[in-house]
Amino acid sequence: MGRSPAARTVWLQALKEARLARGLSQAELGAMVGLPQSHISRIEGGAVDVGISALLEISRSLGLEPIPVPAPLVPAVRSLLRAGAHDGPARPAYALDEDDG
Amino acid sequence: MGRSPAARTVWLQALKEARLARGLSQAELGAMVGLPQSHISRIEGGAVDVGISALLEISRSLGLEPIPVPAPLVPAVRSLLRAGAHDGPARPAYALDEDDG
DNA sequence: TTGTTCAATATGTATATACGTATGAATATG
DNA sequence: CATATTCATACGTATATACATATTGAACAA
Repeated sequence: MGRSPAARTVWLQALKEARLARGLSQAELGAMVGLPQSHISRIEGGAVDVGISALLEISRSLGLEPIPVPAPLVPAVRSLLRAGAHDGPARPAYALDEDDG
Repeated sequence: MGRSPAARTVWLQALKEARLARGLSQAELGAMVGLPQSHISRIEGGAVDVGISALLEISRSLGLEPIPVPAPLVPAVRSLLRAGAHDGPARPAYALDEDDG
């Protein structure tokens, strides 16, 4: 398989949570991106080292854009994400100054 | 091969630029992440649909952490990156854009 | 120019594995 | 019981990856 299973676990978990948050089944998500349900299952289960193209399509279908962040800026980006991390549908980006509970 | 070559082209190009910006050869980068130079070559050339684990290791070795960003927060993250991109390479790599047409 | 050497990148080929198809297990509902 | 829904797994095939070799390009000499 791949090289470092643990390294991608976080990412895969994020995808699974995003899918569930949208109330999608593996089959529905698969249909959206043109992948069989079985493959979604293996990807989420960490059973395969998924290719970047499938990963990008799945991520974007779930409203998650993978962005390469320079290491020194990672903490800043993470706190920005935490501040805007509400799992409702489409929180506008310009409402960032609002405080969350 | 994979599904949408153009969709990942931007990302691969970002990695290549990051590598060159650090003055690394394909062989040196390969040694850092435990991949043969030949594979780095095919990855950068878009000849293969690279697996997420290799992609993560390469990205991180180059000081780039791929983070899944919710779509509504993408503009905010991008501007944050732009603002903090003073010590990085001249033309920064984080210009992931749209899919192939 | 032609030839040589070195460094970086590309390519041929064999093998491990990701991916597609079909199926199975588990759960729910009538 | 049957049928539907959701997720997991076995098997065959396509391909990502590893190893070895070839090609490219720059620099230098005759």
